Amino acid sequence: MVVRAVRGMKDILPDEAARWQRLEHTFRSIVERAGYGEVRTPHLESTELFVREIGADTDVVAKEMYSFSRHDDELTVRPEGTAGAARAYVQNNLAQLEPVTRWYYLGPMFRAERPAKGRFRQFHQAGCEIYGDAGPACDAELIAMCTELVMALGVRDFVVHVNSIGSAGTRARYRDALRDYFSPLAGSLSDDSQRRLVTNPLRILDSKDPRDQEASRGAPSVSALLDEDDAAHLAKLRGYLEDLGVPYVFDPRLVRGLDYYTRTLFELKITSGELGAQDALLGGGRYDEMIQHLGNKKPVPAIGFAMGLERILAVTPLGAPRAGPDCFFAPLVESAVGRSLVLAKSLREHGVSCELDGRGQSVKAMLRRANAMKARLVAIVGQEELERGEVTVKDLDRHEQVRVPFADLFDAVRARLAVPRSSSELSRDELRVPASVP
RNA sequence: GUGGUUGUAGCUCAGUGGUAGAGCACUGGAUUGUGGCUCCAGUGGUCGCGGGUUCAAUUCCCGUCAGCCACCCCA
Repeated sequence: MVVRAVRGMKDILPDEAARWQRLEHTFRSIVERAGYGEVRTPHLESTELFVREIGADTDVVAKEMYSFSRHDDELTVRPEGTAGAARAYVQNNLAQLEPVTRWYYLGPMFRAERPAKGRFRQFHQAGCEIYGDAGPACDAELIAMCTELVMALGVRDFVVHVNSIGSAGTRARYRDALRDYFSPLAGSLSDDSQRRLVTNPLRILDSKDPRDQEASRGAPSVSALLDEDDAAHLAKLRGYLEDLGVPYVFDPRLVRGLDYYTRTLFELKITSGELGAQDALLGGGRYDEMIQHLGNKKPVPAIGFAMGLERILAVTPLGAPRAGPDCFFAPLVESAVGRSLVLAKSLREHGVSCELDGRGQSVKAMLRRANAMKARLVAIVGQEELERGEVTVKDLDRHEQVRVPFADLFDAVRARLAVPRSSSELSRDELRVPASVP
């Protein structure tokens, strides 16, 4: 093997792609039902977009972006979806067209991190954004929809963490407060956190190092520093979540790695341990200042989330390998191949999925293959059938076969397909898919 | 980026300083045109790659690449 896929990126073969399709279909149907329309933005953006909106000091921008120069352009393959969608919102003047915009997106993202369990260099996110509604009702609605999504995908062991980080002013005050609190304790912090004390003291709260956790015990809570409006927003959000019956924990230590967040932050974490250290299935928050920061004439509040599809697929029972064809054509002699091609084409035009093996194998080999690919029926055309203008239709589930004239093939196939498979033929995976999955 | 760990058949893995094996999968046969079970046989490997030690390296040593895991951070 001379050329391999690059590190941290992988091929998704058809059986696995079938699981992706089900996941994507479930996601689309749930978010479209809630009023979101799909937006497709370029995978390549100006490097400046991410540097300005995500923040030059964040890990994502400082060390994880795939960036390059092309002539006079500085370009970056998108590491996340929110910045590009917001850029598209501003560039296309959406604020002038409608008061509230609900978008969703789905696709690959790229970060040059060291791969680990649940972490890849090309990974996929599906996310939603709401522009133009500053109220806590849409925060609650969005969070509720996130739980609905993962429930529909069969995930049960999760907990929703919610926090508020306040507006930009609050965050600055909180940062100072944390510096004041941790500075005298600096000697007992981990090396990483001593560095964080300078760069981003909020992150110390989130550290897994026991020394940092011990030191964080008495740290000031952001709640005390929230201004009146921030606090009211949070209180209303919590009230709505209770009205909706969405279980969540208020987690004042929840911090997210992107600079653009304001007020509401949330994260949905898996609790089963299946994802190792990468327990965040989905994360999001409000970013009320980004749209104006991008140059929009007027400020537009916004909120959104992104879900990691690889991580969902790692914990969802969504099994369902690719279905086999309705009818497998087995021409037994070369002179029957042409006729089989014509019959198969005709069945397909009537909506019957067909596969044809023209390699000239033995009947046994063809039946074995039809069985292995879980075909329901086999249409056999051998010398005898050809001479009489007939085709043998064998039902692999019921061990029965009939011989019919060419012209009657569709009726015979339709009649057979109308009879359900015997229940023992249903795969366990299909039975495990939750009822809410389409 | 740091640390740990593993690379032998398509997959899961044995194994030995004297150039390799099992199970599953695949192909064929037992059944002159009938699958799933069973039995038999066969195809398939530069033992990740490069260098070193040695009469001889898949085995020992070094490097490198890749996978996995943890840290940092995140989906």
